[in-house]
Amino acid sequence: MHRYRSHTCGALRESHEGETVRLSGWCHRIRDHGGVLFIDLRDHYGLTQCVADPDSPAFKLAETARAEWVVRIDGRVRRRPAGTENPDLPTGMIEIFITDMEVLGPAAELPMPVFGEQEYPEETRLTYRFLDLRRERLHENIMKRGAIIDSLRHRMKDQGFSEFQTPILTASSPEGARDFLVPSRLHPGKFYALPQAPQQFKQLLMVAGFDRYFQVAPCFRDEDPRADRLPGEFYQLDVEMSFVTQEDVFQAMEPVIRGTFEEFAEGKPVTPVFLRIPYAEAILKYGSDKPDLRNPLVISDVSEVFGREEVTFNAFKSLLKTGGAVRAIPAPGAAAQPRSFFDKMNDWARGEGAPGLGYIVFEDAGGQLAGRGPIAKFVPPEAQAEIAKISGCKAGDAVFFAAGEPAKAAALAGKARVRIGDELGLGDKDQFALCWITDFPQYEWNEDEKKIDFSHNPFSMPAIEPDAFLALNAEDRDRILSLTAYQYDVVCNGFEIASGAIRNHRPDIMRRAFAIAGYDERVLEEKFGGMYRAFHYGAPPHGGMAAGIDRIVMLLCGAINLREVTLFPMNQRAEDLLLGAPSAVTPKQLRELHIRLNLPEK
RNA sequence: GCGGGCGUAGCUCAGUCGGUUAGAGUGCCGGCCUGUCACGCCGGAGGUCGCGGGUUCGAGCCCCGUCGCCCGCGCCA
Repeated sequence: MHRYRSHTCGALRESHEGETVRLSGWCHRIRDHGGVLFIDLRDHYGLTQCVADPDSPAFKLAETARAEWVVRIDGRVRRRPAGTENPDLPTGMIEIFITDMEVLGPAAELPMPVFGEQEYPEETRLTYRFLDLRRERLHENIMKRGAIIDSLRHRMKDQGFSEFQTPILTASSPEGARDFLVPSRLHPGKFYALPQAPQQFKQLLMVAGFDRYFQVAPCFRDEDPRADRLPGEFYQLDVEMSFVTQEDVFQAMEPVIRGTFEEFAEGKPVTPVFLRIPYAEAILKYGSDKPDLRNPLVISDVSEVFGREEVTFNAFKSLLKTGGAVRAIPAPGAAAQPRSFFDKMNDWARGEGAPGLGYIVFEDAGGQLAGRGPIAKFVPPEAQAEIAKISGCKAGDAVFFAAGEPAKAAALAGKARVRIGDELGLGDKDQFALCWITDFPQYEWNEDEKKIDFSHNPFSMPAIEPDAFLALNAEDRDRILSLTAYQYDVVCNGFEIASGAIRNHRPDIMRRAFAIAGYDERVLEEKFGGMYRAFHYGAPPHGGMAAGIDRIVMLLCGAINLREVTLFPMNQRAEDLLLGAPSAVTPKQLRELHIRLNLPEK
């Protein structure tokens, strides 16, 4: 007999009846009936009911067992008495009659029980993460996470991708998020940085003549967290390929992502062919570059109608004169909603910083549409009909208006779209609605500094003929700001789950691209010298993307928080409450690094 | 850095208009219980109402400050 176990706690069935077995595990739940004692013994694999009564030599000891003690139990497998089987358990037809028991690891009183589904404070859960992780839900999520990563790896390898390992100690990069810094002992005053992503390495791999790279890569960013953004570190499925167009990347990655979702969706529908939505269209129709396509509502632009002479709603008219826009969000069937519904929407919009949220309710008046509501009287019937047509409304529907400077109107309309969809219960939430967002702008106007900035990755290839791009000057501002890049995202249910680009591999275009954003070649050489140099010695056209593994797992686990799918997450202040990071270090450690602390005054 | 919500027993929470000794469930401890699987029944212990100050005859409750947690904004090429 093995020292600890002959079977796991999920293994035994009726076919084992009569066998003498040894199990080890945690006392999940103990039910003491005086003359008969039940211990549900739990391990990674399952749960087995163990029984003792006064006939058992281990009865006295078994009575002292408490929740979460780790024990070894010897006993006989026997069929449960008729009527006491538990069909909810895979082992529910049998039980172990305890003949011997050994306490391997007693447990103190628990700060949080493992049993049950009760909510516990984040702080307690993180401090006692090892207990939290014993709980069924979290245990399942973590195992599912591993299975999803396995699946992603297999799918990538099946397509001829190879996994590479890139450095964790690297150079600080000037653009993007704040780096985590690691002081160099050998080079006093200098620092390594943890990679925000293996971006430059994977591009260098392509220049180095490898192809079809992927990596399940840890990424580090010293930025404040959100519920969908872990503090400090997270994982990406990082991908890069040579001699590819944007279409090739889509063809390679869409099956990987779709296949993985289908495999783990537990029957929920997954978009069969990802919709491809240009960025500008996404902003117009959904008010967001990460639209939740489970919501069927589509925003439309009705600026033209409100600009007409016979339409006299002056609040919108004056906005339009200063370059504003009016966006319409349909609310199907909302005519049946009470007045309070519309008031509530209006209050909500005020909370969002908007002056309000105008609306028109469409009713049927003898075959004609008749609008009612506070602003309907400023909009003549023909204009109302036009708005209904543009926004896809019919009698019984309502339409809300978000007005303002175009970006703000779009953002407000986008939030209203989500809110109306939720309030009216539109769309099937039990699905995974995936799409590509394409044609992101290459540049954007920085109003604070009155200059042109890169909109995304400065290494993305602008979607324009190289010669035409090289001919651009800073004076061609409108032209430059309307340029798109071969830059794309994958979005699922309103979450950005991947982002990528065809890279700019030509030094001449790179120089021009940086020049437009106000950086001369020196900056390029100082900040991205390694890669810039590499591109002078035969760089293949290449592109790729990176998918947020944590977010994908979160979606597939139905979790609303990344901490539900991460083994040892840090709290909102980027502290590891279990191991105590970050921590002070010894004076000796600091001396070796030639670092003296200069702490803020309290 | 800013804004919002929360903070009462180990845990989840209730606590009325500011009024007597701050409650329930669960967990814990003890007793009873031979078929439970959220076992049941009886009893018990357990409280700096986050902390500090203020108003009041009287504060868990009102006011000010502060700390902590969560959510959001800024930030995240």
